[in-house]
Amino acid sequence: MQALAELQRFTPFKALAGDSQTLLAQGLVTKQCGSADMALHKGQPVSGAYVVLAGRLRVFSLSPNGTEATLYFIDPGETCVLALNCLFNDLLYPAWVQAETPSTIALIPGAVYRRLFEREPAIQNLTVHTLSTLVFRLMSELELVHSSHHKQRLANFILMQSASDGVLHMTQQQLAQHLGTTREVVARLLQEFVARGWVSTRRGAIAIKDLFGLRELVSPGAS
Amino acid sequence: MQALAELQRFTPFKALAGDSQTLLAQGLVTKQCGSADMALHKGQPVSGAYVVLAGRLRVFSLSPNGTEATLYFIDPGETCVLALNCLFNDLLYPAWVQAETPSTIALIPGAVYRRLFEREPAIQNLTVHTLSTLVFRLMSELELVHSSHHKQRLANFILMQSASDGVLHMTQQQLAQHLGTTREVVARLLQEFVARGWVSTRRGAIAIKDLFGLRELVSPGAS
DNA sequence: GGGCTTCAGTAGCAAAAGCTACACAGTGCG
DNA sequence: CGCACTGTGTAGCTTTTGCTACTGAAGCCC
Repeated sequence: MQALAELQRFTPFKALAGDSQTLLAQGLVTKQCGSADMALHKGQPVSGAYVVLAGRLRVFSLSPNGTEATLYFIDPGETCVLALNCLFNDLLYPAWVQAETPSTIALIPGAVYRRLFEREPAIQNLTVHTLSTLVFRLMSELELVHSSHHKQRLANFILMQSASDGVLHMTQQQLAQHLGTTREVVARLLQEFVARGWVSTRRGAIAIKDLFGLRELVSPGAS
Repeated sequence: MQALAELQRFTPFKALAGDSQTLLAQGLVTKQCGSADMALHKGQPVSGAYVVLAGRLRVFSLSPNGTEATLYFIDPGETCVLALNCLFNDLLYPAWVQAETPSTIALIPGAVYRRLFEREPAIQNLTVHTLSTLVFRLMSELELVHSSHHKQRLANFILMQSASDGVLHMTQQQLAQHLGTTREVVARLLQEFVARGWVSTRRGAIAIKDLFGLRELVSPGAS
């Protein structure tokens, strides 16, 4: 099957025993998401484990007043841990998931995943490791949120998310949404960054000019 | 052994196979913490899994500018998940842990815990479940932080942490630390709550007078 | 009771963030 | 070219939060 072959490009699924492979193949479904499609809604019951095969998903929370904030991204080969979480605890999904770019997602039904978990050490490790990673990301995010101003968070976001050429292709509106703030705040802060010669802005993108200036702002003294 | 007996009061450790019991008994260490003692420092390497036997631990993060914020609490029978997390990923501990009340902690060495994890389904489930719970708590906390003002967070904290008689025994300074803000802000907000007849304040404690008023503030319209 | 420490209540000011509003630049299209 | 649409740069104002400082009240020890 096509989907199974795709899935087996990624480590933990390569090493499964023969009958586990069959089990996996039986229930596997793939799902295509166009850019900006919602993959999962908040409050939706979770039917299985999600593994991203291609593209990129964005997990974010949406507050009553309309501001959203990105929690983290899921890249190919990674699984959506929140879904795992819900799977093992019978919870409703606690956030929103949207495709950043057109994406392909493999969906392993809950029952199948649980059986795999019982018998395959590789899946056990994958599960624990994935959960751990998420915990770590959330901790970092949480620490970041209440230990720093928007100024620092913006600098950090630019540093972390810019492509290897130091350019971040994103409108200020999107940037504001990722940080859970408004466009004006982003514009004001960027204006200051530009004045200091740290970045340059143009329509739809931001280019880093002084990496160390930004770094110094994010973690002062850590040179 | 005393410590083992203590540990076995809690579910997953009751159901272990005989040889697992022996394994567990070999490496088990207990640790006493007085009130406000630090159980774990940030950046400290983690030597094993922590299970709280008695008392209560507080996990919090500390930002460069000195403000701290409570991430969550660990009650008897629960394990410190962050420690588990570090254990499986060889990470340094990412936060601080302090005893809220005098506490007893059982420490299961890393190697022992990993072997238990491999062979005991009960421990596997415990691990996954504990991690999941933490993920959920962190998600909620993160959502709360950036979707609501201090006013709402304070109301929420009072509702969640007050004893069954509706009284929260805590100074305003401590309250401010839990929320990652300052005493003045807490005092100002409480003043407003008092004016609306929602709570009454006295030295070292806050008493809830109008549960529904507070609830309405936390989640408007949810009656 | 007197003196000390801790906690609570207030005030005033400065910084940060959010909201509304508008002018202008860039892009695409007929 | 003119037009519409989207993204950016500003401005002014309000609310929230943070910081400094002082006063008074509650509890504790001698």
